[in-house]
Amino acid sequence: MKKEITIYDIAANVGLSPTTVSRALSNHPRVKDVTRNKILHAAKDLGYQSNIFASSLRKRRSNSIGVIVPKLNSAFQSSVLAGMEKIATQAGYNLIISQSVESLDKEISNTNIMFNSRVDGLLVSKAGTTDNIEHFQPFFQKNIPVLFFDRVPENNHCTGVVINNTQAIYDATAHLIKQGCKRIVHVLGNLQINVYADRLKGYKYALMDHGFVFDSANVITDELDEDSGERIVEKILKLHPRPDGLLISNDTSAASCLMALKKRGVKVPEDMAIVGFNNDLISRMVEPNLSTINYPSYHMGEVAMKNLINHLDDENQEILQKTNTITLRSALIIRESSQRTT
Amino acid sequence: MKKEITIYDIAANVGLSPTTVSRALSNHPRVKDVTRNKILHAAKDLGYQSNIFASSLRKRRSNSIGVIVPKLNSAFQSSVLAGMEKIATQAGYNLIISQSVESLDKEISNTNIMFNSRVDGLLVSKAGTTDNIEHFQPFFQKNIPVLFFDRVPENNHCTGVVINNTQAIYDATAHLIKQGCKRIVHVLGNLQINVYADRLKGYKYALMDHGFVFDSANVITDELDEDSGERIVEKILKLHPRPDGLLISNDTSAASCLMALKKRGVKVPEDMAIVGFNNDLISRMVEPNLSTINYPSYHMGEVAMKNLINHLDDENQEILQKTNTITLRSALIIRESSQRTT
DNA sequence: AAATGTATTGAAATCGGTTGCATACTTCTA
DNA sequence: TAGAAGTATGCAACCGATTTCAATACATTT
Repeated sequence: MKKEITIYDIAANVGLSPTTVSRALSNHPRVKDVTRNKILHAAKDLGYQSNIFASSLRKRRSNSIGVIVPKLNSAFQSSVLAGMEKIATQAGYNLIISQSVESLDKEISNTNIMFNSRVDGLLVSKAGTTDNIEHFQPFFQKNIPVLFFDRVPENNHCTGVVINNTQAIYDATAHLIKQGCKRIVHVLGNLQINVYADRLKGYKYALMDHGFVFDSANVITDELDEDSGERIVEKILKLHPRPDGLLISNDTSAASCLMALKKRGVKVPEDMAIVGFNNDLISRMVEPNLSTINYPSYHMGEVAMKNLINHLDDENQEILQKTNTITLRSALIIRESSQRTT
Repeated sequence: MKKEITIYDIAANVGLSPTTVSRALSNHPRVKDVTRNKILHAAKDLGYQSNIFASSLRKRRSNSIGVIVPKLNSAFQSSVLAGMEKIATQAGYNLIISQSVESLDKEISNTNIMFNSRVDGLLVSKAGTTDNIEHFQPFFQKNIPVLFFDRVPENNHCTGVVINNTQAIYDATAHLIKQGCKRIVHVLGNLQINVYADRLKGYKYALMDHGFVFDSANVITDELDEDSGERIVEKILKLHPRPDGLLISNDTSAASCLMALKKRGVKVPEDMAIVGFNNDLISRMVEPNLSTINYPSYHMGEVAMKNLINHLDDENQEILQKTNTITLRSALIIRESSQRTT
């Protein structure tokens, strides 16, 4: 293996000590400009590459940030990641990314790996089955910031970046009611996840505020995947009276339901008005276009990363610790799938 | 800051030398079982966490693998990444991910960061504007394996994992011809990218083999994004005679075209047969369903990562160096959008 | 019993950058 | 011009795990 160029080589080359070289390279103010330039020049000439292991070992920080998402192959998550990557790279941080595949065990294992990798901060969107945050304890103890996004734990001593899920579904429900829907079914995912629990609340509140009675038969829990439409529609069409409004917690599933409904000759929005969630590409491509909730995913990635990094840079760690929740603006987008000319 | 537990603490605790502790922890065979157990037990008791920086510094390897993709927020790329993550985590490697946002400058900068981060291997899908691979030179020189996937450089001394793009489009073209299409338009992205250049070849060969004459007016280059449909359809409908077959290099754009065509009253597949590319979710959700090429993205991620890691583990570095290309199976999926009852 | 071989363990150097403290050298003030 | 105050640089000790080279302990062979 070829020998690496070190600061010692540079030092020897310019006739100075490694100390000064180190200072010059990290822009320490107490180095004469002439000296600094000479060193930088020599470094370039020799093809010097700083060894981040030595640096991290000594400085006890890695300059990298860990991200744990439930699934990498999701339109929502990949958009969040894109936002995070942009900010992290700008600030000179590396991104170490892993997925929990919705499994608590994997999440724990990933968390340990991140801890072991000495990430300077951790961004997490919880796995569906995660009902405690024990495994982040090492981070808390060592005072390494952990910031949750989208799927945050109930626990109130962690900072989270979220949207107002309750409000979003409240608005969507109110909208369907205004469109004349008499029986609205709400389809959502695992209620252990705050996102869905909050949405259920919004649904209930909206019903209540508009004089509707909540009926648990109108709430369906599902995987919300590509194939969910058949299952969901099957259930819905068995209900009497037949529902005429459908509030589905993600666009993929909403699109799938739309297909299943059309296949059975149920007209959308006339017989059944639909509202999805996320404003994924697909919501704009199916027919009729899906009404949905715009979820600022890319922006969420940016905001989460920015906050984490600010917190690392400022020594003022209290800022984040005292912030409990950052809520981003989301909005109902009304398209054809829920617009009835009643 | 709290003191970290090191192997020295363990050594003191059990009355042995750090050397033996190190060996015990890394499963070195030359440690008595009793000793090893005693050490492992003490390590657990003390809450020992290995310091990867010290380890990496000494071992001169990082146990992490870099991935550079053009865009993180793409259905295709995120699926590839999911496959990579699975394999990497299994093998105990960390994933450092960054995006080039289709810019050569950013790709160069990312490559340098990866090199500086001392990744053990690099997986790259080229940015659109990348026309040389100069910036990977440091990797080649240091003999760090670089493996390309999907978008590979023309240069033939790099290993790449790809599908047979030429064959895929050849088949799609032949299929459209069989469906009775007389004028087939091919829409693709930046021809600097091998993926599109190869597809164009497949298109040409198929035309030739079926007695059609190639006409460059039938080739349209576009961004292939969500809004591309309007632009593309606008162009197509100006052609005389009007084309009756459309071969679009990605499903998002194909779906967008489909919408634009329907808006203008052009019937699919009767007036215009369409074939997309990738078999994204969206191809199954639009109406009519899009015929497309199944692209094994997740699998590609797995294969690329597996090959890279095998190469790192075996000291037999020649395997990868001698492999030039790994081609995965792709296949035409015929759905409604191209099935004509002619 | 001596010699040879093998299984375990340790001392100390090493990876390369950072940093507290000390020192040399300027510049400024009285 | 002496002494204070400030600036620029260097020494040497880290950070924590790995590894080479040797040393010991123990078992086996002759």
